[in-house]
Amino acid sequence: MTTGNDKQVRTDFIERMGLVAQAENMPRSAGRLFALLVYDGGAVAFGALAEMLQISRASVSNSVRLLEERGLVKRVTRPGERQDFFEVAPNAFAALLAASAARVAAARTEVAKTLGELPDEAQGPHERLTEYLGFYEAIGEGLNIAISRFGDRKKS
Amino acid sequence: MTTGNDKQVRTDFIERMGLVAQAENMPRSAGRLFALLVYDGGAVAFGALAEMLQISRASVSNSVRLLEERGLVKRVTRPGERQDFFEVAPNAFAALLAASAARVAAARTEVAKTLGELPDEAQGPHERLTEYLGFYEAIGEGLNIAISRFGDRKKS
DNA sequence: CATTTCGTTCAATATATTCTGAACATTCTG
DNA sequence: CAGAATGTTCAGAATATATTGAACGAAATG
Repeated sequence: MTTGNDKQVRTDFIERMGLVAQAENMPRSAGRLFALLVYDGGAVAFGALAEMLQISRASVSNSVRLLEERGLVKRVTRPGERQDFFEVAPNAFAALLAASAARVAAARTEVAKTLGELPDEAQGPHERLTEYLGFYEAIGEGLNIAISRFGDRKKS
Repeated sequence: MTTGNDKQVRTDFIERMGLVAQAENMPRSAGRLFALLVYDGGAVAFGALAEMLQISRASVSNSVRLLEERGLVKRVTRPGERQDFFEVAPNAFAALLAASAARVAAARTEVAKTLGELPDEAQGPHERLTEYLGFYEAIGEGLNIAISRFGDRKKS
């Protein structure tokens, strides 16, 4: 589909992904930044990010720190270049999956903790919390399967 | 573990789940309300929810509406009783999984939409967005597996 | 039928989050 | 070494979200 205005497609993608990120508990500008890196590929300079996304350099600094912490973005430098450059981390999507799995595991642990503290006579709560635990186990297993399948997909 | 203060265990569980809900893009009080229903089992009166959770009735109204919309809670009435009662929906955990899957599908659609709009010469972006799409497909499949497995678990 | 109970809605408040500009330390440049 | 460029931090502004009290309509009560 060669409509000509490919810049618009890029901008739309970046904005959409900003909203998706927001729906997944991540600041919108971090999502936009990540989307930009995915779309453009390669390493983008710190200053260029601020300019293209029209956000302050402070915001770039915070966003890239967040994305680095989550293993989604990698900071690289170049000989002769003073600025920091950023690119999508090699295993970014796997990291995204791993982060989801970790959140589920944390929730699972909370339920398990309560189950352990439950007095013996609380049969009803015990039964219901066990089902709750099963829910988190199911979702955790599903994510693990997704992780392995995604790994396979890349190789093929 | 019969420590005696089982009320404390219940309160802790409710508060913990409030935080878990918050981490999953749901208002804290909705999470607490749901946790209370899971823990106690059976149907709880509107007024009792406000009192036990120490929140306003307006907040109960908003929370139960949200939880009803997501299929997590069911409103029931009782002959002779004027208040509404609320209980965990029969398939609440399945609904929770379905909601996750729907969110993933929505994100997937956004990426797919961009892929469709991409100009032919944009080979690089096409390649990278395809990988992105694969990520959402993997997570979607994982959730579907979780859904079917969770169904199985209940039957056994 | 006046009064109470019940649940919802709405505007305002409270709270949490995100973003920014300014100040800063560090490193490079000429 | 003076000045510019770079990235970070922090306090405050801007924004978004959640919670509340008050007003309201509907339904039951006595």
